[in-house]
Amino acid sequence: MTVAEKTIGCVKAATDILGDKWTPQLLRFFANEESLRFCQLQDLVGGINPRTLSARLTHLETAGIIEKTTNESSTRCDYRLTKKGTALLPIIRDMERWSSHYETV
Amino acid sequence: MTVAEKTIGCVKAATDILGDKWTPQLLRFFANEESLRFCQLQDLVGGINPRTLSARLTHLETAGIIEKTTNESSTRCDYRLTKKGTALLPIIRDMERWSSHYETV
DNA sequence: CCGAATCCAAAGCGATACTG
DNA sequence: CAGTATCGCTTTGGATTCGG
Repeated sequence: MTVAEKTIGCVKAATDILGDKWTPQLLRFFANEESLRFCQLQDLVGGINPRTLSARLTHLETAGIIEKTTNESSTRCDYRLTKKGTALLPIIRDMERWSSHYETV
Repeated sequence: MTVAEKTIGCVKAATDILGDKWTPQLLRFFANEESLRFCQLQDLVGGINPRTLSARLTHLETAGIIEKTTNESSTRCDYRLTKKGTALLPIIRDMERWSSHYETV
């Protein structure tokens, strides 16, 4: 495996997450709220359908970016960022900075 | 437009670029070589078909991330990063760092 | 050498309805 | 509340061929 190929694989791990539609937005909401539930995310994002939201959360949980806490005494469950997920926030902010600086929106 | 929606749009501008397959790799090669031709990129990436490579280059050029220089005296043309494109490299490197730190590859 | 044109398979995503 | 099931459209990207 060449250095270039190894580099490629590393980029891919991040873009696999950040390249998905809705995912950067979802992570931003966790930055503010710390703990969120399914329907809260649904309301915050506005327009995402449950099928897609479920897929995103599963993906993020599998990747170790968020963790799910099911409350025994109710049907509620909370999602919150892991350390790995929190470490992703500065990158998202840099992407925003880059966009707002160069993009003429 | 809410603050959240504006934020979303800003992230989108960056993920529209970095979320595309092959694109982060392509940009990394420009970081090393400064100026590259179509067939060079084809060889470096290895496995990308001309249709897709062409689409990526067009997208990047339209977004102002690379610029194309057609040499009059031949059929060759060079692609190189703009300042906007160069400003994207640190973000890609951060993504690599994040991946290699948290990912158990 | 640098692509554009065509064709096709696979994946992504939304709308809606339904379940524990 | 927290999802899953089904369906079908739209987009993406690969294979291949051809032209300037």
